[in-house]
Amino acid sequence: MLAQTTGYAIQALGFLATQSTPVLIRNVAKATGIPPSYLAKIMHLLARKGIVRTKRGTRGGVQLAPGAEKLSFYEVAVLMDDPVVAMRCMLGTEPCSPNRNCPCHEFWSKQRERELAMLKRKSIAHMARFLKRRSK
Amino acid sequence: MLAQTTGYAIQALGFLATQSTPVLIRNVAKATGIPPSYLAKIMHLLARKGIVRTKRGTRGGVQLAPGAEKLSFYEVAVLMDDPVVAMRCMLGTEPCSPNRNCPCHEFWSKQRERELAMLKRKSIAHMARFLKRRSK
DNA sequence: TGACTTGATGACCTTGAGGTCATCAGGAGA
DNA sequence: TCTCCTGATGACCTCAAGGTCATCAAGTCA
Repeated sequence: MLAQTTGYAIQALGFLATQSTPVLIRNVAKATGIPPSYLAKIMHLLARKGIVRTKRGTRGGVQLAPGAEKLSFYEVAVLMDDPVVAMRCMLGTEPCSPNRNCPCHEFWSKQRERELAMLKRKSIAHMARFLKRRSK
Repeated sequence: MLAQTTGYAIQALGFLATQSTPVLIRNVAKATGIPPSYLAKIMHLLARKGIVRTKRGTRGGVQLAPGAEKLSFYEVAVLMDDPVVAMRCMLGTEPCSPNRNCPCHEFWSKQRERELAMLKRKSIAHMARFLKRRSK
């Protein structure tokens, strides 16, 4: 499970990838259903990381930075400091280890591997294609 | 991922399943590394659900209710109101649906299925055997 | 230049999980 | 009965995630 904030970021970036001109944050919010003020915060963060370009004033908005559509969900999660990136055990917050282990350890390792692989496989471009198909 | 509290419950129940006489909550806490005051709360909750029996006063303690070692991790999670039981989407807190969907939906459904199957397969008795093996 | 539009920024709020603590109440035994 | 041991109970604390809001600052354009 990704943090909700990471999910928001991926959705917003995916939407921006379907647009070729700057879009107002409030319009991104409308299109995705993300709370506008909160989205503004997320966009600002992504701007500082160089993922989006922002422009203030009339005819301003946010736009995907060139090449950013190649970013994987995993890379976005890392940028957002998503806890999904950290190694944890199924029965708690600490990671399993040879000395502190749990009966689900083996299963959970495989499960996590699959999840991370998927996050690395999917990109903003995938998200954009998905949104385009859906809007048809 | 189970909530930490559910993990605590499973560990504590597993430990109790290795014992044949009542154990003081503080000793369960010592054996499992769970914060004693918090464990007292969890034990109280499990007692109200009929999973453990408690006894106050000298030579008191908590003890697994007969048959409780057959409980699956899943059933414990349900008793603890663990959010793992709820259907959610990978990109947020709402569930995916035919109209509100996401590009990870198919993957995530399978992933969740595997997780729930595992939680239903493993029982307190498994946990107990695991703890016994480890303490050797 | 001045008005307007829009993102930037930081203070603050809300909620739930996890956790502590003081106090109450029931059971055992001298 | 009195005392001590132990779980029961509820008030409270802490922290992080998610979210709101007021205000500031940078662009655009008449």
